Amino acid sequence: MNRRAESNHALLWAVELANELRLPVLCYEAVTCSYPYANDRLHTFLLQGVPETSRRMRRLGIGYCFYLRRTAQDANDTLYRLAADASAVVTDDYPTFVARQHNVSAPGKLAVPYYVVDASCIVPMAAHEKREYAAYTIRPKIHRMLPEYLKPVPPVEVERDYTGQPPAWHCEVTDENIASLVASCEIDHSVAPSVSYGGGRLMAEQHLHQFLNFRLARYGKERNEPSAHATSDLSPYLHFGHIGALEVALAARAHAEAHNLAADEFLEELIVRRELAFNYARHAANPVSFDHLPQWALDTLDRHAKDAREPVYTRAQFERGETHDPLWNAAQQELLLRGKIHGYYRMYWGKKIIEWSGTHREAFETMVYLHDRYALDGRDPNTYTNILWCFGLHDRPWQERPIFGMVRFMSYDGMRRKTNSDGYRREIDHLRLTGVDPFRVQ
DNA sequence: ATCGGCTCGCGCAA
DNA sequence: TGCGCGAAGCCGAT
Repeated sequence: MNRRAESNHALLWAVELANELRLPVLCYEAVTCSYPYANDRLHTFLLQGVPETSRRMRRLGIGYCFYLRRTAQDANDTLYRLAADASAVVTDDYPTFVARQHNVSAPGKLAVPYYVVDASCIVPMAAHEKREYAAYTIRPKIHRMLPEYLKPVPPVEVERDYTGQPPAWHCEVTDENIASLVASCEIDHSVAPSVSYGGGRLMAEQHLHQFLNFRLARYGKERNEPSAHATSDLSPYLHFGHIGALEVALAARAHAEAHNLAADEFLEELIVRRELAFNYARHAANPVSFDHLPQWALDTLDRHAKDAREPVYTRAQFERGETHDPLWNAAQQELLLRGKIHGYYRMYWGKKIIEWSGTHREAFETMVYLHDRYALDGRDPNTYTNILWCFGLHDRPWQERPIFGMVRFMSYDGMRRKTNSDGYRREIDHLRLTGVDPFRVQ
């Protein structure tokens, strides 16, 4: 999941192990056509990261090979074939989606040790023994441990360069052949690449620089205002591991100190709330379920299970953005076109799906489906936690009302009052009509 | 524009 | 055992 040569604890650990064993390191990356909702958008973003990762790994003396599994019939044993010639396999620990299952099933198929390293979090997931109840319970623990962990990852130094030839199945990905490689895969070609976000390390670094120089100072006050473009837009890059939370946190802190401004609100979201999400996913037997909602939320939702809903929309109506609410439709269009909804509007988006679905569980399924399929920042611990927050996870009870019970409600009037919703609608309409995002970072 | 009430449960101080 | 307070709420009073 952490697909980068920089600031990567898993890579550092692999190199240290290899140096101890007096062996070279080979970086292996792959994508199949069989993960859920495999489509042009997700494939393109992932493949756009490959050329730069490959260059930077090779520059470090680390071998690099990439396997593109185009059909379900192609061989699916490249990892095991590589491992047959290796002394150990090192990967990263990740608590959701395919990686979570793979890290359970892979070790049993290997004759060599299989190590998982926490390369996603700043304070390692393992530092928290139990599932935390809310942000306020994990916050003091994280702040207590931060001085120990908020430090740059030492540069990796391999003692033996990898000199072998890439395997016959290695796929050389270039900026020029990505479109044709994606077209050659047996995947869903109906979900087009994002109009706003290109994948890869260079794009991730561009977004970080844009954020530090033009947005961070406004983040505290304007992060909930989509037309202000005051957020980092880094979530797709963090999800695909093209950039790491640790290096982003260090860069934000350094920039804030150098320019005498506060990065507190940004660091709160990047560290405390993100790591609360990883803590939830790690300790949940099934993170994509209601199983771990707080009891007060389960009880209150249960008491309101049979409340009348009006209107009720089908999954297809939600998917096409065909509700009566122009703000909700705009948020859905942002998901369809950009592959990411502005953070504040995503909460509203989720709350309204609850309000306009036949049952709470159906609402949950719809939200998970739409994010798994369309969101570049989907399938991430953050995504599932954000969806479940709409049902009360990590939140507190509020005044009881229909359908939601004591789960927090969000209103159309509130969004109108608190944000420039007309500006947001205009921006998304422009995106839909022209297919061009004027805010795209080049 | 700002404030308290709504409501529950966790962590911490006593 | 009591108290403060919480991931982005709403509503009504001032």
